[in-house]
Formats: sequence, C-alpha cells, structure tokens
Amino acid sequence: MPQLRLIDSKTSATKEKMLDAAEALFMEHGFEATGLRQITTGAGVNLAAVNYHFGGKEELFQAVLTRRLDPMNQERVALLDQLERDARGTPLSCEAIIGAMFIPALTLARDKARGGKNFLRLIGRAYGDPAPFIRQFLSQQYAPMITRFKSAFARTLPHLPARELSWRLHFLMGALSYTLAGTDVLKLISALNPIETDNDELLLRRLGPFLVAGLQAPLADLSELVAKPKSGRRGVRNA
Amino acid sequence: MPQLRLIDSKTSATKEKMLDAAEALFMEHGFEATGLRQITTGAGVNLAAVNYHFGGKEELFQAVLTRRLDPMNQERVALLDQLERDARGTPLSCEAIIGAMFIPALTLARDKARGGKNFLRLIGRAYGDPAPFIRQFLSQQYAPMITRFKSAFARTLPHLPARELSWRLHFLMGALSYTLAGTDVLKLISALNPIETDNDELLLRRLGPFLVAGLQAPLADLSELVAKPKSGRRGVRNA
DNA sequence: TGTCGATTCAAACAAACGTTTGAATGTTTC
DNA sequence: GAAACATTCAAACGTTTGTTTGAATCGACA
Repeated sequence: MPQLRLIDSKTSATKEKMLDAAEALFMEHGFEATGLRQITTGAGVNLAAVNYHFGGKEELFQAVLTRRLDPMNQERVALLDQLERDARGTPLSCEAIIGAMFIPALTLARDKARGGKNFLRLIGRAYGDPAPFIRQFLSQQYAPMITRFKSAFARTLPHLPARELSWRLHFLMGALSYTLAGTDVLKLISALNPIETDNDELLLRRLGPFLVAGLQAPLADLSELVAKPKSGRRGVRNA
Repeated sequence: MPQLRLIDSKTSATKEKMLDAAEALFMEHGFEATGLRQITTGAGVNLAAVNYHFGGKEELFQAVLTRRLDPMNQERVALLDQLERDARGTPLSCEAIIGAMFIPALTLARDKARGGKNFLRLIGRAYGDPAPFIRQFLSQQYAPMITRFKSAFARTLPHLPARELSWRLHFLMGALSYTLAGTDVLKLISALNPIETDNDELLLRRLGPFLVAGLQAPLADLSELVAKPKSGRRGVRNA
C-alpha cells in the first residue's frame, strides 16, 4: 500500500511538473472548476500521483500558493528591513514602505516563468474564497508580513491613531490587490479609455501617489457621529 | 414536455424562494461549490424547478445577482443625477460623487433582508471569477454606471488627464470593493487591532478622506521613465 | 542476484453533478 | 364540465468528481 510521504528530502520531478500544471489550470479556471484529471494529464503523470505526493486536492492547491507566496513575502520583509537599516533611525517615507510592498509583487507579476500576472489574479481570487482551508491558509501566510509593515507605517505616520492606520492599510491593500489582480471587468468597462497594462513600472508611478496621498490624508471629524444614533437620512455634503 | 418560460408576467412564489435560497448558498460557498440539490431542498421546491424557471444553473446565478445589482446601480446614477441637478452647473465635490457611489452600496450592506454584507462579498468574489458568463454579465451590468461616474469625476477634476483618471478610478474601485466585500483575511490578520465592522457610516467617514486625497494627489513625474527601457534595479527612493 | 522501499500505473470506487423525461397535479379559459 | 395550459413531481439520465486499491515497475543497497 502506497502511503503519503511526510518529508520531502529532494523535490521529485513529478511533483514540480504537477505544481506547474496545477498552477496554470488553477489560474485559468479557479480551484473548484479545475479537475484533478486535467492537472495530471496536463502534467503527464498518473492521476493517483496527486494523492500520493500531496495527499489531496486541497493540499495541492496550498502547495501551489506557497511555492510563490512564501519567497515573495520574505522578500518584502527583507527589503523593508534593509531600508530601515540604511535609514539609520530616521523614519522612512511612505513611498519607500509602499515600494517595499510593491516591488516584490511587481517582480513576480513580471516573471512569466512564475505565473506572471495570472498568479496574482489567482491570489486575489483566493482572497475572496469562502472555503475555510483557503482562508486559514492565507491568513497564516500573510499575518507576519502585514504586522511587520503596519509597525513600519506607524513609525512613519506617528500622528495617525492605530485604529485609523489599520483602516488605511486595509484600503491600501484593497487598491493594491485589486490592481495587481487586474480584474478584467474594469478593462472591459474602460475599453474606450484603454488602460495600458504592459508597463508595470508606470503602474507603480501611478498607484504610488494615490496611496501616499490617501495615507497622509487629514483625519476626518468623527465627533458628530458618536452621539447621533438615528437621524433623518443625511444628504451628501457638497463643496 | 415542460418548456422554459420566456416571459414572466408575475414572479411566482417558487421562483423567489429559489432566489433566496440560492443567494444564501452562493454567498456561503460560492458558485461552483454550491449544488442545485442544496438550493432546491433549501427552498423546499423540486429539483427540476431550476431548469424550468431559469433554464439552468448559470442563469439562476445571474438572476440572483441582477435582483440586487440592478436597483443598486440605478440608485447610484439617480443619486448622482440629483446631485448635479441641485448643484446647478457648479462642479460637484469629490466627496459628493464618492458618496453617490457609496451610499447605495452601504444601504444594501446594511439591509440584512437583501443579503447584507455577504451579498457584497458575493459580488466581490464574482469580480475575480474567470468564468466567461460571469465576466460578460458583470461588465454589461456595470458599464453604464461606471462611465456615468467617470464623466462626473472628469468635470470635478478637470486638470487630471483622462488616462490618469481612469487609473485612479480603478484604484478607487479596488479599495471600495475590497472594503465592502470585507474579506475576512484582513480581519483575521488584524485581530490584535480589531477593525470595528458594525458602524457603516463610520466606515464611509474613514474611507472618504482616503479616496479623496488619492484622487486629488499631485501627478507623478513620468518623464524619466519614458526613455529608460532598461537600467540597473532601481532602489526605492527614500525621504 | 536478490531484496526492499519508493514510485508509478490502470482500474475501479462511491458519490455528486447538472440536466432531462413523462406522468401527475393545479389553474385558467371557454 | 371539458379542454388547454402552467407547474410540480419522482425518477433516471449520462458524466464527472476526488479518492482508493493492489499489482507492476523502478532504483539502490547488500
């Protein structure tokens, strides 16, 4: 009876062929819509190899994500570490911190051998997936990186309350992942004003100022909200 | 032989029971992972009713989305129309236009009878779905609203080149849908700095300044990029 | 050369999938 | 009341799903 290998000393060729094929197909059709038979025939291996090498479809999916995400997030943190080392105590600029988040992702998006843009789209899709095993996996994969960057932003924007910073980081991640994922919906919509998707460096130059301005935006006045549980529908304030 | 009804004079009770059950299940498990048998038994109707009333699973999904999205986007445009009418020629503020996009979505998110937050998450998930019938459906559903708002922003931000505006709208939609979808990943990550998810009005007060500042951000200098095809890896500029 | 563990393989597993069928009801309409 | 139509129903359709099985094949070490 064949049994699941618990430790992989040397990654077998079969395993990587399956990861490559699975990555391509997951990117194209998503997790649920991709069958194990498509993957294995695409990789030129036997169907049973999935369960032998990974244990099941879910574990294969996690392995596909880990292979790219783990190095990328490590690179992000390493880049931030080096920036802070170089700065020697002086606070970093927002641009610099954003760049440390962005550049590894853009490098990945540019590298077609590592899946390119489509891989980022796969991640963006996984973000919204309700499947528990995906949610748990992603949160444990991203948590260290996020907290690391949050503390970096906190040093650069000391006037910003911690809770407000959490929100703005949330917005930032939204614009970031949405942009990197490059959902085609907007491309279709803005077919008349075509968005050039080739030049990634240009993209950072456009997104950067948007995010920096957002992070440095003045605090909103929340005073009139706290003690007003119910009122007539407030109109939209103008000018 | 029963055949598909092409026109629905009065929406039958069965149809709406199925829409409700399908909405709840699609929100919880996604499109692919939800079976027709779960939906029909959940709605207390026969399995064949799906094909009889809608024609198939895909059409059912589209009907679920249309029922909420169509009125919401109409409300958005109507709100914007009224704002411009009230302004009587003077340009609107960014806050006002953003509010017209936001308030109908927040109203929907608040209304638990219409699916609440989970429905917005379902939309966010559909955004990233590669299935052609979903992409095509969403783009034709959103296109009129988006172009309408783009021209409104263009009047308010006349100094912004059209292409730059397209990008910033793209970023805005990213932060917006990401925030409204309320991906739990970030909630898990920021478990230490909990993000209060109850007060939606407070949310708009936080997201508003972020987006306005982003939209009004100064233009980046792109001159050094156009004529530099390749160079050594540029470090992240600081300060 | 023989043996052992690791890996591959074809085949079958039970379960679930979306869809279709044709008869049995319900509901109008004349 | 009968004919005509709309709707519901149980049952089966043919596929496809992820997973499991047990034998066949391979590579290394004795």
